[in-house]
Amino acid sequence: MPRAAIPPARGRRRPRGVRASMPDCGPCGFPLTSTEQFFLTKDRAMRLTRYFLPVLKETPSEAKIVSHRLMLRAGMIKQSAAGIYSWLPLGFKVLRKLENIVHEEQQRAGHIPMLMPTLQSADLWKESGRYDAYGPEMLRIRDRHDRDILYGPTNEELITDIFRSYVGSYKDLPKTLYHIQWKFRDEVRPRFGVMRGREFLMKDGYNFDIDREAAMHAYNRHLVTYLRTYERMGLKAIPMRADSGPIGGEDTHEFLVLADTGESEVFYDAAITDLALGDREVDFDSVEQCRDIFDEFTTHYARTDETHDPAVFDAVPQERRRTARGIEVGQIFYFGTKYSEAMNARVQGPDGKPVPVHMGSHGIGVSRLLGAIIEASHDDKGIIWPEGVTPFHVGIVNLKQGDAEADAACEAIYASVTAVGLDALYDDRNERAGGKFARMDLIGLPWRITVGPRGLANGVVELTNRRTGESEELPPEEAVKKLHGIYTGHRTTQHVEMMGKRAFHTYI
RNA sequence: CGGGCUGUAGCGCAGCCUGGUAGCGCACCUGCUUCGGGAGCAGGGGGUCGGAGGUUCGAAUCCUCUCAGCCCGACCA
Repeated sequence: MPRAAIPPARGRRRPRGVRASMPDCGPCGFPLTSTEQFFLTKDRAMRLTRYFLPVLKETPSEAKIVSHRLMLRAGMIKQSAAGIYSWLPLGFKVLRKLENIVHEEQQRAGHIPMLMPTLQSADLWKESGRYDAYGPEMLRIRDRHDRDILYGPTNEELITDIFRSYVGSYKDLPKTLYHIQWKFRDEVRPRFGVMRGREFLMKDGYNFDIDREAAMHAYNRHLVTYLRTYERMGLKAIPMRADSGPIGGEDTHEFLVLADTGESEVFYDAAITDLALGDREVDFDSVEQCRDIFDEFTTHYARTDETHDPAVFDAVPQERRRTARGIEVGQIFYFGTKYSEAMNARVQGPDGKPVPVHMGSHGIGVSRLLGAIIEASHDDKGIIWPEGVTPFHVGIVNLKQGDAEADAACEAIYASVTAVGLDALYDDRNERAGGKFARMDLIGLPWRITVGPRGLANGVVELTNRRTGESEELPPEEAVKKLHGIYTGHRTTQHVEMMGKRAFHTYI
């Protein structure tokens, strides 16, 4: 198998403190986790004869909604217990892609990645008062010493404890810490596959600020990062005023993806769906700019059924009023001093007096996003991945496996696609064309290169768009070039130095 | 947590009422033919019927208990 030759990224700056020998992610320049290194040092492109892609022709009877059905059929997940899933290679690949987008967009805004455990001591939850308040959704476990522990449904207590252990001065603010970790909520009735599992992967972030005004900047900043994140995933997610629920708090917005199978009824002004961030430069340190974007995206009426106000909605011009269903894929909260008071997380202000920090928390349902993306992007043949999240950038279909010319052409295309830094899935099985097409359509790769003796006789292969079904015949090298161009826009993350103007050091 | 339902081969299902040690389609393996949208023929492998107990000469089928999963509702990212 040819090694992936990843061309060196041009014109980017290596972050300070990162040695030349340290592997980085190329386009964005960040040091990589071991998992990310693994993905880059191994071939990410794949031959189907060597892959593990257990697709199903028939739908398992338990799957009721389209994303669940397609994820099972495309061999992405396997249920292990109610609401708990194994992520098979294809599903895992997409999950990692989503995670990476979330990481990039959080770090772009100066938010700091870390990792907290899945299991937590009940003590902290007793301190905040939520051990009793949370109810049976929290999975409670007892260890061999009869100590109460729990599988974390969220991390406010843990992060507040970490913060109060090390931070004592207003000079160390603001800070936003986040992690992407598995959570567990013991839903009475898990359903819809990963859309409402009991175990789920979630990005949750927590901001610590000196006062309400500073915390509101963090709130707005998160809204901007979330908009960017969803946009990169090919989603139109609308921020909607929402209820704060068990997290508690004063301000909160949910982000909803419009889909017929959504769990919430939503009401909005159609003007909001025209809004996009696009290529806009955003200075995340700019209070004004973040607030302007916040205003831009939250001024139009957009609410879930929980906060819907028919009187206000009626003020929207009739022709722009929309009622639809939506899938919640994220939520941001400002909750002030709720946890810092309960858990005594204070810093000294300039006047030497201790004040409780103002906090907010911000979540993105990473695993649930797979379901949401599929709900929003599929047809009767299968999934249609947006370019930004697709598990492989292109599928190569060899129509006549064993034909010397077709085999050689496919190998050459496979190698050159890989050489420009894209992942190809090459269907090199000795199967009939129909079966290969059906499988490619099912797993939803946005582009397909079809190679057969008929086209090769004229020196061309076929490049097909999964979404539109449109095909064009091109010489193989032109097809690869075109693909490279298509994906350039999805691979141009620029490095932004984390918390450029501030540093935080402590010694214990 | 209330109401309804289902567990038989990897997936989809039949058999259960009227007990006699398991069947179909897809998938899988072999061979031949086929080969640009899930091919055809022939041959073949795989399950002891969610689990435990009971009734019976005999249980996938009847009875009891139990586990798991699904659907509707309430709840929820």
